[in-house]
Amino acid sequence: MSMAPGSTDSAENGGGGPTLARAPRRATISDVAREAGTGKTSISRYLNGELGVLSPDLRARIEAAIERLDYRPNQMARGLKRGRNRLLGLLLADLANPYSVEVLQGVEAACHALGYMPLICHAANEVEMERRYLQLLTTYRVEGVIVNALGVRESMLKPVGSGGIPAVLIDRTVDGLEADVVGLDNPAAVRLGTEHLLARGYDDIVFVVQPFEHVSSRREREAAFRASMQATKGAACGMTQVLDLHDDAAAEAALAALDAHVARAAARGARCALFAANAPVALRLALHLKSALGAQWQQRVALIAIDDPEWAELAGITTIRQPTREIGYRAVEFLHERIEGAAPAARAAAFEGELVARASTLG
Amino acid sequence: MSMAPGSTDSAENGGGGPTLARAPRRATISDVAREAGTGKTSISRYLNGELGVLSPDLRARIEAAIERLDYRPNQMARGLKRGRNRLLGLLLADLANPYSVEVLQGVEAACHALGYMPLICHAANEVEMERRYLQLLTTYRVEGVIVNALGVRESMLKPVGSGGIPAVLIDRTVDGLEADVVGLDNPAAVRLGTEHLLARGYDDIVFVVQPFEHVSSRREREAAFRASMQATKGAACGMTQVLDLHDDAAAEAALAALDAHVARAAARGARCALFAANAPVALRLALHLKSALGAQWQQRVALIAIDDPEWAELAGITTIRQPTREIGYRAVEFLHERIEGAAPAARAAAFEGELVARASTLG
DNA sequence: CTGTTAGCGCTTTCAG
DNA sequence: CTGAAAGCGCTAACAG
Repeated sequence: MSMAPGSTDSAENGGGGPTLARAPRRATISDVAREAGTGKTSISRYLNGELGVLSPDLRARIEAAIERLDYRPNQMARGLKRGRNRLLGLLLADLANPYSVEVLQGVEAACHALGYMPLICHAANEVEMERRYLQLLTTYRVEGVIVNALGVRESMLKPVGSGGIPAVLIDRTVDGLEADVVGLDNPAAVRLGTEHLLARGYDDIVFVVQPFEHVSSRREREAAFRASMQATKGAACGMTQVLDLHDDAAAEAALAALDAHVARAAARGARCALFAANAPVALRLALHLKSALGAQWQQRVALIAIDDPEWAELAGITTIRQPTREIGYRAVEFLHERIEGAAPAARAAAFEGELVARASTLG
Repeated sequence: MSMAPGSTDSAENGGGGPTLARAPRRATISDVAREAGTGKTSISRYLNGELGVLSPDLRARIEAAIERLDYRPNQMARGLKRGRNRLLGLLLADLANPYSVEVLQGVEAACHALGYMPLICHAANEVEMERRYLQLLTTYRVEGVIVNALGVRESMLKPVGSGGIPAVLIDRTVDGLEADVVGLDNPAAVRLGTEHLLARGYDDIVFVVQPFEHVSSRREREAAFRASMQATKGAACGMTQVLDLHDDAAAEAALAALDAHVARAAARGARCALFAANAPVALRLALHLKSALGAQWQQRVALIAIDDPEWAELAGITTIRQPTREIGYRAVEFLHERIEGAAPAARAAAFEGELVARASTLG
């Protein structure tokens, strides 16, 4: 019988049963080598799939030893030696946003396919967290990062090609940073929504968006909205309302303004619709409308939103669904290519959104 | 001027600007030592906060060198040497469930406070994924794992005290595994909901829960429901309906049975309420009721659920909110204690739920 | 086909 | 106060 790795002459496990046994150091490659009566090189070869080069006998002994010792190669040591640890950093601005979770699923799928382990970091909407995590990822020597930026500055990530960690951006670009980006085709998506509303006879549309700050997608969507409205021949009226979800006072004021606008429109006999730039905004709007107009708010004002959260169907609001899984998947593919050394110029992948029409805008 | 770490005589960076520079190997502790004109020991001491032991001069030189080289200690190497890498594994059954995301936030907060880095793994409801991730975590030598189990078998995790990685379970226990558990006080929470319903005059309550499988919390809640109803003096009628969210055919059948039950109750003049064992079940129920009974479903049948997802307020359903952040936080604390060596018997932390009464059960 | 020998980047005795 | 040296667990030449 073989002895447990660290038990040369130890007094551990004093009694009999598996009671308070101090964690018996995990087996190392040397333990396995000894157990199999060979050198570590062969073990290493076995682990790395260089099987053709091992005699069947040796190979069998190694297998048995590994089995007996319940050996698991130490990735850290491996990474240290090889210079690559198969770790990818995934920095998410806000996991409470279903969008992030869905993207994450795509990222995970791709990581499995490509043999990476995603190190998921959640900035919880705090720029400071984001900065710390980015440092931490550096410290763990991840081979690349996928960033759904909150407030990352160009200085925290080196541009593609120069020194820094390979990075790809999701949904949002970073001012002055040249890097791969993957996300929604914002202009097309917004146009899709706007045209749907116009076609359904809504002639007074308010685009509601969070403060732009450094979030490029917000700005892009708003710009696309104005462009769409401008392109319209008709007399439809469009305006933008900023809604700060993280500042209650400001939010209340914005919502009040919105209420007033809706009331005026109604008085004028116009058909009013609210276009939320993303799911969190849509939720806030829906909650407010419900409390302001009662359970029947749906009949008073139409609501459409980019993103398609699970409750959209329940509330019956129209949405523009993003192919979130694919976005995450593609991001990893891009990153993988860079890690593998291909160093093309920064690319951008813009996916099409899909309109999911529901009661809210079909009334 | 100091040279970049790996550029002894290299031809890299051929031209001038920061153009296509091949990633210039990150600085190592030796680079810093050389740059500061000292040995690596002192650098190590500096990094580990043993400042009192360094002369102000040396200390300043080290600081400068680190700054110049933009040096970041390699956690992997550190971990290898020290035997601990400050990594905690967090294995989540389903991130699409808001519950998980909230728990995650508590875990993150605690990790920061205690100096850990959470390695988040998402099993996406697949037992096989769960198994693979558990192996992977082992391989990365995480110091402990927090598991929101899906189908982990006792064999995958060694009981507290014997050999294996320290583990704490969230929400669900694992058959035959002796380990710390933290979660909701299920009996109390269910009683809270049941009593609320009874007090509001509902006399026909159906408890809807996913197939028990190996998920202890489902079983516990269902048992608590029956116990609560039994304890009732009145003639209220209670029954349980299993709803398999991952099997459409079975789900349809279950929902049809539910419809029939509700109709019979209505005919009998009874006041009927549905008690969802968790948020995913509640969502499915709400969606179904809406499509079966129309937008006014709320007036036909009451809905209450354990968990308090963001859309609950919107749908106006009553919920029993779990202190999710605290659950996550406490899990890390438990784990930390074990990692630090304290080896008390397995503990359990059961948090109280809070009833959030909304229109659905106040009608 | 197999084993020996150097390290990867860092911490930690153990001597100055 | 400071540094030299010996590894942590693993891989990768380089010899047999």
